[in-house]
Amino acid sequence: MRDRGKTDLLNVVLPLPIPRPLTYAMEQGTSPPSAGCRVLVPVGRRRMVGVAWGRAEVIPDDIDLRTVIRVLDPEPLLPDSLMELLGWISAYYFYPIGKAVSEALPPGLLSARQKGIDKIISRHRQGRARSLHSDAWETPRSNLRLTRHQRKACDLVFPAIEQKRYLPVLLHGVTGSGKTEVYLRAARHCLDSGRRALIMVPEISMTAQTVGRFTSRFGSDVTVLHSGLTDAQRRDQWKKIRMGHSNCVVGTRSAVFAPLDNIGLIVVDEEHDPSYKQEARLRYHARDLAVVRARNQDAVVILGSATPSSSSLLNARAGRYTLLEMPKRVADSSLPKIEIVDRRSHGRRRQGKTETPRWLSGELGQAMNHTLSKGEQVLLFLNRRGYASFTYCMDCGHVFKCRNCDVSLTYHQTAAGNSRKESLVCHYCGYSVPALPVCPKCGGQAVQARGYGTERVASDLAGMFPELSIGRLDRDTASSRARLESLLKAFHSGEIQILVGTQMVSKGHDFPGLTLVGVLWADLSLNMPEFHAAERTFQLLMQVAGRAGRRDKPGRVIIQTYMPDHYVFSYITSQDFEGFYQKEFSLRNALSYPPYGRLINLKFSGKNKGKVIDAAASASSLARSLAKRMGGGSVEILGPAPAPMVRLKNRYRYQVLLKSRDIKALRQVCAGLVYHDAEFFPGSVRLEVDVDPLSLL
DNA sequence: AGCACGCCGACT
DNA sequence: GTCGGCGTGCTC
Repeated sequence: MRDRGKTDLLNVVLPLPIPRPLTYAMEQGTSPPSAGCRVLVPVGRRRMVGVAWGRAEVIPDDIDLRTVIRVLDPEPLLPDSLMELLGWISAYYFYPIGKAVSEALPPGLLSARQKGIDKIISRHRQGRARSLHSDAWETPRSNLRLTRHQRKACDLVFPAIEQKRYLPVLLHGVTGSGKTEVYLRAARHCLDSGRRALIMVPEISMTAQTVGRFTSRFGSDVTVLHSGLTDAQRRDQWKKIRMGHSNCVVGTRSAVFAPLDNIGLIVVDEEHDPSYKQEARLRYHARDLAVVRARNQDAVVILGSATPSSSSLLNARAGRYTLLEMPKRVADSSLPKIEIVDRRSHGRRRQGKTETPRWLSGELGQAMNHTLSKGEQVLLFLNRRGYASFTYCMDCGHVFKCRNCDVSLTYHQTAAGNSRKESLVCHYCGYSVPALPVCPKCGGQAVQARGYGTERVASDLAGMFPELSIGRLDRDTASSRARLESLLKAFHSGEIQILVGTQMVSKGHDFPGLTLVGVLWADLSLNMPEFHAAERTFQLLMQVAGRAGRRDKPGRVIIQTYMPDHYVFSYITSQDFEGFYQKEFSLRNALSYPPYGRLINLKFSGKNKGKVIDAAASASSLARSLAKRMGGGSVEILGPAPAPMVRLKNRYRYQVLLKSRDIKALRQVCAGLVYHDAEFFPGSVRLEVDVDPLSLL
């Protein structure tokens, strides 16, 4: 029997930027809900929906204990596995637990609007968990013969799933080696073993084929979480998964928060892809979280890639992951020929008016003519959108810059939609103004647009090849899924002869008629402010090269650069994966960069420049004294330094980078700063912590 | 995140 | 005099 005089205490996590749960009393005589149930509680002058996080033993000092108004879920909305993951995330990423919870849940589930809550509860009550095997016998099974390597992968993974063993696998498989079939078999085996599967892909629209194979093989047992869902649909899908009506989830990085319990398998396809890293708010890496979740759940996690990330590769070499190699089948091993074109002018003056545009070398131009004359297709890769990357006045020198950011505006001829509007657009905040031929400063008419992007290239191509059909694939043209798919289809069928695009063209899709790939300006990714810029470039180049010449036709890849002596190119031309990573590892090791050392980037921002600088400066001096005390000098503090783009969205940005090979010391220094932030800088300056940053922008 | 409190500028 | 700008601080 319950002690009548006593009230139970409940810790409640609220979607607020505070580090800990708040403690509430239960109404006398009512028992506290299970952890994971939502509760309605008073907070200050308002009511909020929070998540019960467990019972509290003691009442914190100096507070007026308040009482839970209502318990909103009869059963936990969040499964244990997700609660455990969120707790880990909060500690690892130095992120308030309540904000982490609201990042993980679909929008609306923590809204205090009465109506929304009732609706969810009533639906929730109707649900009844179904057997995992419900659909298993109705869905088609594949009869394809497996290759030796696929068989080996299955033989490794299947027993681990059955025995509920944590098994991290790095599946290094060249494009076309049949990784997806391994994922499918593993998922089938997982479901048949009565456990559930989570499949992660970098972008749904770019991996339509992979996703399609899952939906066709698993039927109604699969739930696809894609970006096109409305909030209501997202909640429905979430509920469907939570209620056990779907046992296989396919989705992008946020799918790592799928409310699955009893997970037996997690697949991270294209594990090296940077879109797994969220670069706002909670800066998590979904691939890393997948591994953590698999470890917590004693599950198998397969990280698949043709160009694995250096961190996964090192984990495999250190024995923390099992490495499985899947070389391409000998039958269609027609490696493309890769050539580098030096774009430096070596002091030579550009000839006056020429026929060839700036972005095109003679070598690539000739190769294009040759390829097109044979009726084959050309893909051009340029990692920059727009028509021209900056615009200035030749009379007074005025450069057109964003009013909110410290960047020049990009000139676009065709803004969103089909309209022929000319505009100047900020690629960082979206600010846009109509492009006028008059300088706003001096009134002169000598406004010039310089620097090229995909839009300019497509426009030049249309002039050069009036008889051909040119396609452009970038964020501006692939605004909707339908437009993207019709573009890809048109290129696949040969309706389009030349396709020019950004990174988007490097992913997925096999184009049978494509035999020439041109990389117009490889330096763009090579010169990013990232410690892994070379690795990223290598991966991108390998991927675009993989688009050229499959089947029976030999392919050719031409890479234009101003840095032909950079080591990445010598390994790319020989397609020497091993050699490149060996070189890359030795450089990273020498500088204590990841994956040998670890980084934490402290990003300070605010509207008042002076206050931001002061905050960053006092943080770095505090960090230095903490580092002396804790790491014995093993933690390096770099900065404060202005961020590569000092002002974005009207906020000044300065950063302090912490680097160390000693993770524990590194985290201690960071904790010392984060947990005492209020003591050394004002609230108008915001501190964002980026643990394991990829980009230092 | 809200929401209130409080401390300085331009108004009926 | 006070209306309101937003910088600052708190929420069990």
